Amino acid sequence: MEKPTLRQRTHDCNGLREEHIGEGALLMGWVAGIRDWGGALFLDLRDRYGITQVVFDASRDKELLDRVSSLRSEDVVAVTGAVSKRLKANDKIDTGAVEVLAEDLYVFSRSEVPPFPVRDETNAGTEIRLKYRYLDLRRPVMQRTLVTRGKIAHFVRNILFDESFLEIETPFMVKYTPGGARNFMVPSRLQPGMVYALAESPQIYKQLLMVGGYDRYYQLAKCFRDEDPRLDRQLEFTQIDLEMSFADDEDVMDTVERLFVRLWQNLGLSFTEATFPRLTWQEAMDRYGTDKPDMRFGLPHVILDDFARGSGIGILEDAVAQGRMVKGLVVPGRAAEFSRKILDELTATVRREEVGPAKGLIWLKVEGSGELKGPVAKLMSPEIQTALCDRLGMHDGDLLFIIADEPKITHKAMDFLRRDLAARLGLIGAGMFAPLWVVNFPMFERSEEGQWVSSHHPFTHPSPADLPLLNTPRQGEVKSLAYDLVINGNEVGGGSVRIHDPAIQAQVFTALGIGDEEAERLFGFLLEAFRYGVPPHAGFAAGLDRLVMIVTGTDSLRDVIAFPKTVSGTDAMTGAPTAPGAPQLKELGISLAPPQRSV
RNA sequence: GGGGUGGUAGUUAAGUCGGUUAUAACGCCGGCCUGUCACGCCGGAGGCCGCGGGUUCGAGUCCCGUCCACCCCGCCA
Repeated sequence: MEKPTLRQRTHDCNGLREEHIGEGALLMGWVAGIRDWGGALFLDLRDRYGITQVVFDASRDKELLDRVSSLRSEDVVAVTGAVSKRLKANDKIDTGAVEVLAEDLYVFSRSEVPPFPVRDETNAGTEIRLKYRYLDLRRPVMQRTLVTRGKIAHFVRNILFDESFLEIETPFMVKYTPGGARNFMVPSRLQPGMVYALAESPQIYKQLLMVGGYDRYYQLAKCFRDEDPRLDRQLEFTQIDLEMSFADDEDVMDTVERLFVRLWQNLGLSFTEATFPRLTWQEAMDRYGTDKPDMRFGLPHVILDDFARGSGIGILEDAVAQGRMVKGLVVPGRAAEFSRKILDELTATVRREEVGPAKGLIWLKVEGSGELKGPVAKLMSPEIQTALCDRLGMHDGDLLFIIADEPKITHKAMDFLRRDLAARLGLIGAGMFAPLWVVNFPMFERSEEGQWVSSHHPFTHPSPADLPLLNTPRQGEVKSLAYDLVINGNEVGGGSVRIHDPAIQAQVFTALGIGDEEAERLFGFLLEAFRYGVPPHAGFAAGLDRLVMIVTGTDSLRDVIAFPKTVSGTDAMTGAPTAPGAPQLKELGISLAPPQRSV
């Protein structure tokens, strides 16, 4: 047959159904598999839409059967034939009721033997998958993920367009500013010895767009941060970035909430709550030990400092006396499922470096009406035992865990314990999406050197009620008009009201130890812009990659990005980064340290 | 920057106390087979055991170094 083109293709590989029986079809795709029976041969033809079975029959065309028997996996072919009802349907594929009785075949290209099978069930390691990424991307599960990613991007654009947002691109190559994430640098040829930074976010540009009068801006913005990659972090990632003028925190949260509810609807999903619940940062820390709690299950923490004080348990009384924090967590009704072995395992877990490390884990089982069992129970009088049960509303069969440690460690270890227990007890239902706004974040935190630094960024508006505390000894108590959106324990995005009053901005810079001169040098252009009529504004940015992870239930960020980098920042397929040659360096006016590895 | 796990056939893994020809599954190649769909059956090929050094009569195995991948802490969203 002559080389066919797309115009002649009648269906994709998921297009044929019983209604097409008797019609002719011309399909194109990859050979996903061949089952050769000698007298007959079954060929699975695959494209990104699905799989269709093509049958070659010796009794119909022996010459064609001979030709097709030379085909191998991943060859690219076109096939013509008659759509026919299968003798026995295959309900695993959408086209399983029909097959194509082949009449002719055209081979577009041949494939070498692939290094791993192009199937969902591959157990190929990360390295080989990234090296042959184009084959990995051909796997249906990867294609489904990227299709979902494409849909999300499309829906977000549609929804924001409907809400009068305008998509505007901002530069990748920007002015280098210290602080926050480490920047990638791009040497300038035209300005020898000078560098651009790759934008870690469009933050300043989107605020300048507000000054420019574009009162509702958004962008699916690529961001670059030179920090160590993780399972859920890459050097390059994409943000759904937006900013609104004349808007306060409630306006932004309303808008973002509508965006997410509509996005979920478009994806055929739904949230556990019609309106997104809110917690203050302090409530989140007290009840869950983290600023991004997973709300798909309960098991809240209870602060037990007051109980610890008179508990009769020496280690708890000492802990409180030394300013440590005592937290409890009740597992209702399922104490019997926790053997001594499991409890010992949990104790070992909270002692691990990356979990706490907590000094220990106290557990108490409730038996009967208010009687406690456990290693420290005998230290508590019956009255205190009953009081504790009453206080926590515990009954027969409940299990209580207690950790007493430095506040930071108590929070961290109890957060881990809560999530571990939820998984252990099977409390997390499939297909659940539990949203949460966390609000009222601290404005500042202490750096390692003891300096005050912004929790969010220096343009975040302090809570108006806390303004008098700026540049006072109580500065650490200042909260900000910042908000984070959390879904299933993942920080999906965050934003804040921005400062548009130069006087407040000056106070915040002072609070951060940034002098007038330094502020002028770093952000002078922004401060100048604000002198020409700046609307009050506020915004939000969501991590698109993480959003796709949550929606598709993927556990690695690499699996929602077409061409991700390895954990050491290399591209396994292209070999980037590479060492430049001397002529390139000379042109750029820079010199480099010798590479630490061969390239 | 720190800690951990791993690297053996194309892929995924096993390999005991240091000992003869390094094993399996899938894939690949050849043969048989007309209703399979992870087809089946028979046969076969395929190895710098990551790399470099060391210990030893002898190293996939023990030691040192190094590179790569992955996971975690720091950092960061």
